[in-house]
Amino acid sequence: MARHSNTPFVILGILGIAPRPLSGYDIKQVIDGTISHFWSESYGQIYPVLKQLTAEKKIAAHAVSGSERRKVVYTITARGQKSLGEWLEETPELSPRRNALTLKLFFGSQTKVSVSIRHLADHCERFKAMRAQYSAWLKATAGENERYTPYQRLTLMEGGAMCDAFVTWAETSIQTLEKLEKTR
Amino acid sequence: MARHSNTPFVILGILGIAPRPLSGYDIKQVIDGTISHFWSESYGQIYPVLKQLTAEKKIAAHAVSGSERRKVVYTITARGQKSLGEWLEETPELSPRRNALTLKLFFGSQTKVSVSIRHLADHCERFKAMRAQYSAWLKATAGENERYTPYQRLTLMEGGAMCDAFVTWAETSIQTLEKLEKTR
DNA sequence: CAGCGCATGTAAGATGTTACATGATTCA
DNA sequence: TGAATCATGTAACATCTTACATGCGCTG
Repeated sequence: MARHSNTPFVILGILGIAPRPLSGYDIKQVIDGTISHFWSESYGQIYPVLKQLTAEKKIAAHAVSGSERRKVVYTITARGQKSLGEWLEETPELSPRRNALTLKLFFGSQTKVSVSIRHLADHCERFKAMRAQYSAWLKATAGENERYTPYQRLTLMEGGAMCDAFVTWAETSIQTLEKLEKTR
Repeated sequence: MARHSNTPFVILGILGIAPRPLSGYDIKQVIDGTISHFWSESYGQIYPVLKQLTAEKKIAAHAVSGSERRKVVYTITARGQKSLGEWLEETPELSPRRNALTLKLFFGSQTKVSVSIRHLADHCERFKAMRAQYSAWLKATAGENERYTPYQRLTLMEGGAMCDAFVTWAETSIQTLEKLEKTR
């Protein structure tokens, strides 16, 4: 949980834009529902980090009282906003790519051509489905500038653009490999 | 080092296409020089896995004798080729995207617009440089079908296509944010 | 009353990087 | 002879996922 982990800042960022205090469970829901296309966190990360951020006074815990189930919700503090602001200013690292499809494709000469074609076609279908999802999200959030900031829409566009580029490349690659298969 | 790690197969794959036996050091060189754009491994991974693969008889160790420094080189065995073949046939997983730039951009409403623009411009430059590198590699490997398989060239094209798409998206996004900045 | 969603949490293990230790050889 | 490169390895640490344990409240 040292210098490198982005988990604390994901939590601070989500609490910063949330219209109401959120529980650990809520935060996980937001991550899975809204930013899952470029980020993920598990409960095994979230709950310990919530405790840590509370100890650092970057978030404040509020026990939900009344007849409800045991539940704690969190809000971001001024100190937390400062910490988040500093992190946002730091130049983000180039995300290391570790791509299982590309890896297998690279070693394609050591298996049948049809295997590589199958992997490409399979990934292609999945990226087309993802593309459709991005388009649907973009359509759904159009004009709703209060709930969805322009920044959030930019990340959706990035996802869409990457899907498109991948699909184009994959389809071309399949054709290249089909020609290769015939010349054998 | 269980079911999920791809490290053993990276090593098997590299030994499978290498024209000569390779040492752990050599393997690291190949990874850093040839597949670093979509995969990385550290010595802390490589040396233990080499021992493990030797124990499983998927690779064979050969002590380099003579007046040379202490050095062991490895070759892939029939068992190793079988293992690699099985892995290559398995459908690769969709690589999880964990993108620090997109993450910061998503929270852009919590900092100055200029900060997001700076991050985008910075990344844009880096991707342009990477694009130039891919183009140079593609030019250098053109026609050399013996040393560079068509598969290896496809992975370079993927890298180039992704860079292009990123740069296009980033430049558009910068313009969007500059307009946003003016209307404030 | 069964099952699902809400809610919190931990332990174990997988995976990986970084830093360090060690020493040979090569070349300027 | 000093620096760079070749070469092997490990210990410590950081990060993250998975599986499990627990239990409430609502709904069919």
